[in-house]
Amino acid sequence: MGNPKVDKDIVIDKLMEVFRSVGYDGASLADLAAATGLKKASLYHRFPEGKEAMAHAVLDHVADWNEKEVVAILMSSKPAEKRLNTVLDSINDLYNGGRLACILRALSHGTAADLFRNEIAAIFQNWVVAFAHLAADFGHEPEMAKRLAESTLIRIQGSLILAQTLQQPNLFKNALNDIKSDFLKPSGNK
Amino acid sequence: MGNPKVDKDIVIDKLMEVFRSVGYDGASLADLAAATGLKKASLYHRFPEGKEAMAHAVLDHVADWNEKEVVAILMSSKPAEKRLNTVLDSINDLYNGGRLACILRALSHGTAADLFRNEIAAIFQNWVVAFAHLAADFGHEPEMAKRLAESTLIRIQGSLILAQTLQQPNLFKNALNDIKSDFLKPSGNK
DNA sequence: GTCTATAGCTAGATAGAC
DNA sequence: GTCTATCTAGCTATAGAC
Repeated sequence: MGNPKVDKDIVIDKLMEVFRSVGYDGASLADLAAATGLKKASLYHRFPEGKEAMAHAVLDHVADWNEKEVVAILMSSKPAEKRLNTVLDSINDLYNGGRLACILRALSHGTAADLFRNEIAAIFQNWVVAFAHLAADFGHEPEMAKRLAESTLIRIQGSLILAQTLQQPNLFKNALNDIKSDFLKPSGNK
Repeated sequence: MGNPKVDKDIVIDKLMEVFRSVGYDGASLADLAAATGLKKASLYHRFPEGKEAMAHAVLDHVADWNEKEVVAILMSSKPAEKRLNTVLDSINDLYNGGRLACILRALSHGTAADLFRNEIAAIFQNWVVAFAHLAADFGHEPEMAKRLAESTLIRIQGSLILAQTLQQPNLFKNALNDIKSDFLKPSGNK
């Protein structure tokens, strides 16, 4: 296939940056071209289906990251507490300590909502399954483990919104700590 | 001022519907005109500053609703538990049991992020103050009361995202229940 | 595979009749 | 205060040279 991956990952990374900061509808082809350093026509050469395909490529990349950095770790055989800490650290890095928006949320609105809902839902569901698995290893009952996993995603998404709107990144850090203590707690409440 | 409020509230309500379902960047003047039943030129007659002014009007309306239905109730002298239940019911209605997106979040992204951040942040902060007041009345220490109030907003925002993406409104209902038990709990954890 | 140039359209916003 | 008609700028997308 010639030399197909020269800087493909960099391009996807730059596309992601734009989508995540201004959303799908807010991202113009001119923005995307400027961010990648490519001209519009070159972007269309790589993504013949246009902007929609660019967002799909970004989501595929996110799904891969998710499998490697979250699901695989949470499902591994290391000690439960170590798994939790490793993943929460990754998540903290991913969002730069609460300063960066979530790409999944950015692609959940406006025109994008209908286009990408299924892909995004699949990623969320993988997180829930993986975190529920971890919660079970911490000794939580199945039903409670699932609630705890859902609550984890809820806290991450909600705290990112507040952290960015109020420009208080600590709200995100606090949420990560709350998540940790929820998992460590003996069970019986959420 | 003649007859200035013929259907002004209805217009604002329709504008809000559009912004909340497709976001600020996703909402075209054509969409807004169609939803209100007015032509574009008529919208500009009412909002000479254009789309931005329409969103500001919507936010003002939201701020008013917030003062009446949330802040005033939470600050009243009724029993704490009754105040909590009343407000959570209002919030549940507002979002139609988790089926509707939050207008504040819809206006927090893309181009809109910079335009409306201060107004939205002010509304969030009012919620935090009011819920912290309630938490104090439930016997929580000041520091914990504030954390609990922040956690309340986080749970609402986060659960709305998940509820809509996964199309499971129950995730929102569960979050409201979790909020309730957090307030009722003796304190010591969040 | 990248570029310049441009087509075709829709966006936000106005002019001016009624 | 509402309308039809229209302007200009920006949008997504394509053609075709290199």
